[in-house]
Amino acid sequence: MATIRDVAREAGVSIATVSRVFNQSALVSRPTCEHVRTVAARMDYWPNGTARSLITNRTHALGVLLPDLYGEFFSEVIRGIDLAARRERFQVLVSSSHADTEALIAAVRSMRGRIDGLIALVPDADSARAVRGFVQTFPVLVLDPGAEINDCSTISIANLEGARAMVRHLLELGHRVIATVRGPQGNVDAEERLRGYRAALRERGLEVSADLEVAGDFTEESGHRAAAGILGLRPRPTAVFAANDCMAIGLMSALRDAGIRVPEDIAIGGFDDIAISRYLSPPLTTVRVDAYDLGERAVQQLLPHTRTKKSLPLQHDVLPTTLVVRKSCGSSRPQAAGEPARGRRDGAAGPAVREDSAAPGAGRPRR
Amino acid sequence: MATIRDVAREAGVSIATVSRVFNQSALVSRPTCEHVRTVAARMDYWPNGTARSLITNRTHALGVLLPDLYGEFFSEVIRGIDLAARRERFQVLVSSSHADTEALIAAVRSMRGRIDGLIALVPDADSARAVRGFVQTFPVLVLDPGAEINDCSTISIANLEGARAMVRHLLELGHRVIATVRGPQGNVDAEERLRGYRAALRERGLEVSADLEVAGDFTEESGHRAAAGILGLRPRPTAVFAANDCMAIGLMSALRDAGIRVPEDIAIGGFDDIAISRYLSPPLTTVRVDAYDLGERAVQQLLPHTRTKKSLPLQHDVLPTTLVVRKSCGSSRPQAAGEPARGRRDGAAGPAVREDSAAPGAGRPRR
DNA sequence: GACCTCCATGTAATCGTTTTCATGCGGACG
DNA sequence: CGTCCGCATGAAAACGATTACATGGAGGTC
Repeated sequence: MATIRDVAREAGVSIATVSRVFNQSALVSRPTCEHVRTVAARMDYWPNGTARSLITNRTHALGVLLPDLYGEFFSEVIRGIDLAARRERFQVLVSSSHADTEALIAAVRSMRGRIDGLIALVPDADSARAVRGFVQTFPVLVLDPGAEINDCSTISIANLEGARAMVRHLLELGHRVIATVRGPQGNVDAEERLRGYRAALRERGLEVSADLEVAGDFTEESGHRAAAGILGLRPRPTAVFAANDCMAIGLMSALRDAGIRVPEDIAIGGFDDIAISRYLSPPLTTVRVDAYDLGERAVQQLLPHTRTKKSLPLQHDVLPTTLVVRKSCGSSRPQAAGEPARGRRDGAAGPAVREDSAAPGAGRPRR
Repeated sequence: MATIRDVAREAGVSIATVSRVFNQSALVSRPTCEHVRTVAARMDYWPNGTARSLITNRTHALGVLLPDLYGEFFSEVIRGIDLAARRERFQVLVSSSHADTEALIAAVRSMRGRIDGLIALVPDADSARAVRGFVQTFPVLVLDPGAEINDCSTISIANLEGARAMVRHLLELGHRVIATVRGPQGNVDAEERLRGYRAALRERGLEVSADLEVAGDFTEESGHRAAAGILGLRPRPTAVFAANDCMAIGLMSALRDAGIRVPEDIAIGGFDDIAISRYLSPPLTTVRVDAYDLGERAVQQLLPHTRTKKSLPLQHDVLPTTLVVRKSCGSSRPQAAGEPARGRRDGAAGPAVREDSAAPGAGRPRR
């Protein structure tokens, strides 16, 4: 592996000159520049990134902390991050699946000195607290923090608003016994969605009952398992809000096996709007979360501050969610004129989107 | 940010001693060791990874090159890589979505000096050739190479064998007009699967016809679009082999809209066995590719050679694929006694798995 | 008591860059 | 012709660690 010294010797110049050539410095004459470039190319030389970072104190890399890489949501977030980072010539160091807070801290610590900034997606409060310990070290951006975080910038997801919009939609369709399949205990998305579910019931004067809140853990399998519990309830729910699409899929599969029709016998709503939701039978009514956008935004917000290595100016953004009406909740009357206003009242949940076909071209944008 | 020098001064020892403490050297006395550790902890000191790599010439990082992060397949591969790497305390530098070979080379080049080895998933032959230029720089492992590659180690996917097994299955069910939805042009998985499709037809003496090979690009949307073309064929196919599950999903959705029943009117087979395939209606008969395993194996094979920075001993492995029979191709007679032997004749495609329910617990293992 | 050994620790070279400051040279200007 | 300026280049000091080698003191052996 050729070093800068080898190139300098071979080209008959000093290492400073070679360095300048590779750093687009204006202070090197045309002929010298070209000569050095030729020699470097011949020797297959490229500046060593490690040495470069050591002296410049900039790594041109971003750390990304994820709870897991499983499922479409995280995979889309990281795709958004990767593409946005590449656009700015930044590299991405990922680290996922930390068994506990201890492991998570170890992961961040080992990134120290190798990254200029950190994007952390930490779906439980303990981990969020742990990550904040690094705000002095480099800029940190926390995505989807559960609790209020005041000492670093965040981008949250409008989970509560989205869930509330979904349940309001079910209420409008006339449902009065609405169950939910919960996400994992301690997961902040799951808890916010549950709160949204309850809020929608309460504002209609309906009672919130623990019986109607069936356990789940965001996997298809847990959705499948939840079916039995739901079918055993008396009175039997006429609608179910699954806290994510995967569980809705598992649930629908189990209901089909039990001979129960969706939406005729029971309405199903999901959350996330993963790519295949529109292609299910029936196409799933769900709440769209633009995971790609979340990742992209995170990079755009973090990157400008990586030069300074200071923490970001405090800023708390919210990623809106959108109700996407397809067929799994049955047909509703066409939207009344007054409804867009109600949609706006949802705040960050944004207006509802009505999608009646899975026609090509009508899909989620794929970037 | 405290450096080794700060700690040394504060603890009243030399930097060498501090270094030794953090490198588990046996050559430091118990009291000194503990004292240094205490001081370091108080100052929140941790060795700078960059400086460390520079002198040791080891980065403890693995590069991963992906065509894209879109979809479940890649996301599972990288999950396998990430977990296996973390187990060995390695970090993972990802880089995906390179517009062209030029961009890909730039990406690898910028990784040079920051990684101890590279795992490349390059689904077209040009890129594969480009990556091989780096074999002298660090160990390289190419996953799923299209063409024969002789100058670096590879792990291929038994695409051809899997596709052949699927089409053989359809033939055994009595189908004689079998269409396929192809993957993207130039994609090596797509091409191998097409070859497998053709091979199965030919070995039964059936003619291969371009009309039966409908265009697609691995997205749900293209599967949806393909429906029109397939329904227009005369004689109309009684079975379709979609080159991946996403397209099978789009296709099934379009067929349902057209009032065509699966599998009664038309049988559908997929490829990949993504998580939701078992929960579709009907559950999708497909070919399982264990993407997680692919990533894990890659790390296990590459890691032992990262110390030397030499290229790996040449080795060409094959990741087997498995036919998973569910319901989308209709019921077949129970497997005859002789069939396992036939299954074995498939070589790397492995034996068929019959799955009749989407019962919880019967799922793909989630690790 | 002299000598050797061994162990804990320190000194200093090194990794491959960037960057500050110094240098030398040619031309413009007075 | 002397002075000064500006520009291309070089020398050398960082950056923060690891590690080969030097050192010095304690303890054992003859």
